[in-house]
Amino acid sequence: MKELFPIVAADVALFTVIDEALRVLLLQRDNEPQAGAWALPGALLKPETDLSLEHTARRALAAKTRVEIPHLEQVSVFSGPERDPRGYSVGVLFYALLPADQAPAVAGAKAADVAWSNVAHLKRPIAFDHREMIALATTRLRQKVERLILPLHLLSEKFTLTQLQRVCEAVMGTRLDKSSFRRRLRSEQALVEVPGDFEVGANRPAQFYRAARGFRFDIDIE
Amino acid sequence: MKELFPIVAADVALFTVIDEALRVLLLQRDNEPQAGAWALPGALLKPETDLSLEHTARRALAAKTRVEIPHLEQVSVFSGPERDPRGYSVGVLFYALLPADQAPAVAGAKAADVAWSNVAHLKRPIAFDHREMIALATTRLRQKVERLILPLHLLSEKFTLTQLQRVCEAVMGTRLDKSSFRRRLRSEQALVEVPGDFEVGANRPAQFYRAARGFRFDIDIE
DNA sequence: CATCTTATTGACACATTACCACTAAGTCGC
DNA sequence: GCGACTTAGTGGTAATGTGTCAATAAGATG
Repeated sequence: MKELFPIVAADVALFTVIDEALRVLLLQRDNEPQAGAWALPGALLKPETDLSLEHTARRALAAKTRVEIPHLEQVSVFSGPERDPRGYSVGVLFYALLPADQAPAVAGAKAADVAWSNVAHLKRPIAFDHREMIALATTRLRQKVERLILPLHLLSEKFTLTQLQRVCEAVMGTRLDKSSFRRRLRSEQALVEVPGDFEVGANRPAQFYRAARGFRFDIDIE
Repeated sequence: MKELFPIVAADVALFTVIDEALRVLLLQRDNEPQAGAWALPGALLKPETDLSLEHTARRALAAKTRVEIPHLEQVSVFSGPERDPRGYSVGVLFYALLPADQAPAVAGAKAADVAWSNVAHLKRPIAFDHREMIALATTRLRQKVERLILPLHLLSEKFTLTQLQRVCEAVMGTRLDKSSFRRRLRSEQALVEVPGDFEVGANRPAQFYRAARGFRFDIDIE
């Protein structure tokens, strides 16, 4: 049955890196349609309260997440009469990045219906067109990192260069050369050392870095 | 006054190159709100007939244009309660490319309310948030060309390398070096010669080229 | 035929990158 | 204490890509 007004919703691909693999947050659906299948967190636009669709997306995350509001970026719009059996729907896709150390707070021990699923091989059944959404969001994120726009939002405030490299490798799905990686970082001037602050372990300590002032991940609105 | 359902519309920044300048199609509004101001062509989503918002965008173009359906690409979504005085609105922005030789068919002699406006200095008063839309669409297009994704849709099927370079220069707003430009083209293998076909003029003839089979401008959906 | 204009190719310095090797600084086991 | 081990961080060289400028090619024009 066709509706006069479309359903307008925001969906969010929330990424993090766990075990050196890029993962996306999925929720198992309780209700029909597609009960049992896994979907991205999403929310319907509430015109009375949402100042924009980004606001809607934040609300969708807040409903299932106890963490700081993460970095959000718009990816694309999916629309059509057949996407959702409930009627014509317009879904605005965002992606967001969550530092790995905050990931456990989201998918808590009890929550059997919450999963950080490895993007490289999504084994769970995916609801609606969310598999395509995840693929597109992943591609978009990769393009950013390719263009040397560092996914610092996947790390905590302080991090070592090796940690940053591992995160970039997880996003890209390939290994990167240490020497080249660091040379490019130097020329970018995007990072600054945290003087006297080292990560200690069973080997040589590693210098901590943080984002230089004025760092922006969303470089294309100019 | 807040509405229960948002207005959902598609707007299109239709680009072409005239006089070696990147230009965008603007229409002067007849009706309130913002009567007299210039706006991008747009259309409201009709759930009964539009298979997707891209469909809506094509319809918006068809209403004011007599030309072949051009290449369309999604840019971004603009949303909020204040964008349009008629109520909460969700506007999906597309951009499209039109070969320069088809541009006259759009802005015909009679049409005083249709203009190909130079993107570098938009002097006309722009309606709503369409100035921001034009800026974002332009940036997106430039990023593509920067990444060596050739805007072949701005040219007719056959073209010379100099014509292609002029078009890229118009998009980027800078001059490009002939030698470097051609070297990059060679390594890309995106073009093939049209054997024995030359543009003749008051000087040395120029080889015509066309897109190689498998050419795609929309490289990021992968 | 000399001249003018644009097309097309070439040469070279310079910057960037991939790839591999090296040194540095800590812990661990003995 | 000392050598083995592990990871951090730096260098070096060959290959590749780029910016700049110049040279040559192929027409029209007078």
